Formats: sequence, structure tokens, C-alpha cells
Amino acid sequence: MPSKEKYHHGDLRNALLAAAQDIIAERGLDDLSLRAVATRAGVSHAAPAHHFPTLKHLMTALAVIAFQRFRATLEEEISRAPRTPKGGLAGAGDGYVRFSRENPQLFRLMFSPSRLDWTDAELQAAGRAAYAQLTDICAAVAEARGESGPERLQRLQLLVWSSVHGYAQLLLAGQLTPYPGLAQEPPPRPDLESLLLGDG
Amino acid sequence: MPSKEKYHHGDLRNALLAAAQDIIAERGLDDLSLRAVATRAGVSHAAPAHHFPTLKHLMTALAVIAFQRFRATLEEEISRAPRTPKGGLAGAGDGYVRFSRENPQLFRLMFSPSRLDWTDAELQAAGRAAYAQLTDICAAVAEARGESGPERLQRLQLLVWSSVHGYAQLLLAGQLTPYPGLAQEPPPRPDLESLLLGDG
DNA sequence: TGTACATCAGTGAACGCGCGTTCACTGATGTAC
DNA sequence: TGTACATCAGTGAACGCGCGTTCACTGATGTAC
Repeated sequence: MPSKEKYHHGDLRNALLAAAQDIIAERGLDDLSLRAVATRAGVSHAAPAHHFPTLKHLMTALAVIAFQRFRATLEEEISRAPRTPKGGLAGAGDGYVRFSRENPQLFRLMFSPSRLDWTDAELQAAGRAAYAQLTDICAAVAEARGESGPERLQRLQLLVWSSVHGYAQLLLAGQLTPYPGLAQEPPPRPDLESLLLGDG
Repeated sequence: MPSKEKYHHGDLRNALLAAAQDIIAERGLDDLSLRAVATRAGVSHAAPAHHFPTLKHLMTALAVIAFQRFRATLEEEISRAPRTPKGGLAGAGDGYVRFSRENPQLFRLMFSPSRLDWTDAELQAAGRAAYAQLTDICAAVAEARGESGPERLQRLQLLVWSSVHGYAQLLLAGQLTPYPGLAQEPPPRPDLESLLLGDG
């Protein structure tokens, strides 16, 4: 454990990423800056440059973490659900929505292309790994529906992804709760499971 | 037609809104500022204050215009489609996606709650008017499916809205086209019409 | 029709703010011998 | 085991930038009489 007295931090890169998470959670994505991150990490404002040349580099590294956590949340909810196509689909949907609500600013970052460098190999890998969860689930759903072929599968994936992503986005945008101040319960996630796989 | 020489502009409020649309189309929503708008409109940087006390006021007025245009696009596509429940649903979906692609920055603004004042009556009215398009379409779809009751209708609306909104968002986020530079054709919008109303 | 005057839109200078970036530096670490 | 030295992470002052905001002002408009 690095002491506060040390001139060299020891693990500043991770400390900066942790500080960034605190900042976006408290003040929002728009208030994230290299200077704010440095201050939060207790380091001079020029120090981050050694680890992240630009804010985009830091945000890209943060998005990698976000996608990894996102993937873990999907896995967790899927493993908690019944091991059926319908259960898997419901679990993935629940995980998707839960992550977006628990980490709204990270979620926003993940889908803010202008802030990220999508040519970054780590980011691509993290994104693909998360997306693979949906792919697997959808393959099982397609099979249960007696559908086959890559095109059918792709269309099913897009429908599933779009509907849960759209619900999450509308929820975060405040479009599903008349007045945010009222803290009203939002309507439940669209039940694509029943539509695709029946009530069984 | 106001001449450039006049000290009083005559219609600065609208000129500022037009300048704002130019700026977000060319430089993006994040580069929108009161100063930039003033400069673009050919006016001193303090002039906008007489019409928009803060940037949020301007953005809210801009979102009103956006929702009105959005509504018009939905209407246009719906009226172009067959006058059946399925045609209406397809038209609404096409309009939704077309608007988001033709006006990506306005679309972003419409769903950026932190930038807008949703207590503004005009904004609420504009948003509701656009949403009413979807409501009407969904009522027809529900009837065609033999469903009834407000709860069923609400769930159907949420599913329809979520799936088309999610598709539009994923498209704008660049998640549906591997490399933006390649200008690859994205996959078509999820065909919720057939799923809900069959192939007829 | 003409004059006086209130109103208000737009000007331009000034302020403080946080930002990214640069740069000479300082202090710690680790390696070569 | 000890010394010299290269490397590099972090410092702190400085710079220029665009931003929102304030404020005394100036010029145009429209209304009262």
C-alpha cells in the first residue's frame, strides 16, 4: 500500500482511473477533466500526462473498465436466472438495465463515440466480450424458436439489443418518469421474452 | 427583410436559433455556446442575454424546434405508408430513424436531460405532441392484435418506442457499423411490425 | 405634424474561471560496475 | 556491499484559450402629447 508521503505514487494510473469514476459519479461526465482527475488523486495537474496524454486516452481506458464491469453484471444476472433460453434472455435484459441504472455515467461514456478511441484494441476487446453475452443468449433463443441461419440470428440480436438498449436510454433520459423529482417508479422493462418465447 | 446595417436586428431570437443549428451540425453539440452563437449570428457576445439568459434556455428553445420537426417527420412517413396498423408502425419507425440520422445532434439534444429544462411548458407540449404519434399508432396495433386495456397498450408502446429508440441510438453511437470510416451500410431497423402483426 | 422621452436591443471592455499544454526542475528508483 | 549514474514520475509556474457574466454605454424604436 503506497503511502501518501511518497514522491512517486506507485500506481498513479489506477488511482487516476478511480478518481475519474468518483468524479463522473458525483459531478457527471461533462465535468471530467485531466485537471480534476489529478486534483482528486492528490497529484499535481501535470502528472496525468505521463499516463494519459489526452483526456480521450483516459476516457478510453475508463470505458474499458466500464465494459468489463458491464460484462460481469450481465454474467451475474444470467447465471442467477433459470438456465433456459427465456431465463437467459430475461437475465441479460435485467443485467443490462441494472448496469445502466447503477452506473449511468459509465453507461453514457460507453456509448459516446466522440469521447472514445474505438481503434484502441483493448476497448474493442472489452466491447466484443460484453456483446458476446448477448450473442450467446440470442443463439439459444433462436434455436428455441426453431429459427436458423446467421441472418435470422443477426436480426434477432439487433431486436433484442435495440429494445433493451432503448429502454435503458429512455430511462436515463428521464423520458419514462414524468417528473424526476417525484422519484416515481418507472414502467418495467419491455417483456420481449414472452413475445419471442411465449408464456411457457 | 432586416438589413445588415441595422443596429437593432429585428429577429435576433430566431437568428440565434438558426445559428445554433448551424453550429451543432458543423461542430457538434459540445461546441455550442452563447458566445459561438452570437458570433455566428454576427452580433456581439453579450447580445444573446436579452433573449436567452443562459445556454440552457437556448438549448431548451432549440429542443422545442427539434421535437416539432421530429413530429413532422413522423407524420410524413406515416402518411406515406399504407393506412394499416402495420403500415403505420413501419412508417413511424422509418420516420424515427430518418430524423435521428438526418439530425443527429438535435436528436442527441432531445434526449440530453441535463441540457434541457423539462419544466418548460413549450418543451413539454412539443414532446407530448411527438409522442402522441406513437401512441396513436400503437393503439391501432393493439386493436389489430386483439389486445385491450390501458396496461397492455402501455406495455406495447414501451416496447415499440424502446426498440426503435435503441436502434437509432446504437446507430448514432457507431455500434452497428464496425468502422465509421468505411461508411458501411448498417443493418436494417428491427422488424417489429412482422413480429407483432405477422407477415400479412 | 412635430417634439420629448421612456424603453429596450445591442455594444464593447473587463473580470474571473477551469481548461489543456509546455517546460525547466526535483526527487526517487533501479541498474551497472 | 557500495558508488555513480541514467531513467523517469511528479512538481509548480507560466501561457493562451473560450467560456459566462457584469456593466456603463449607445443607438433605434415607439408612444404620449
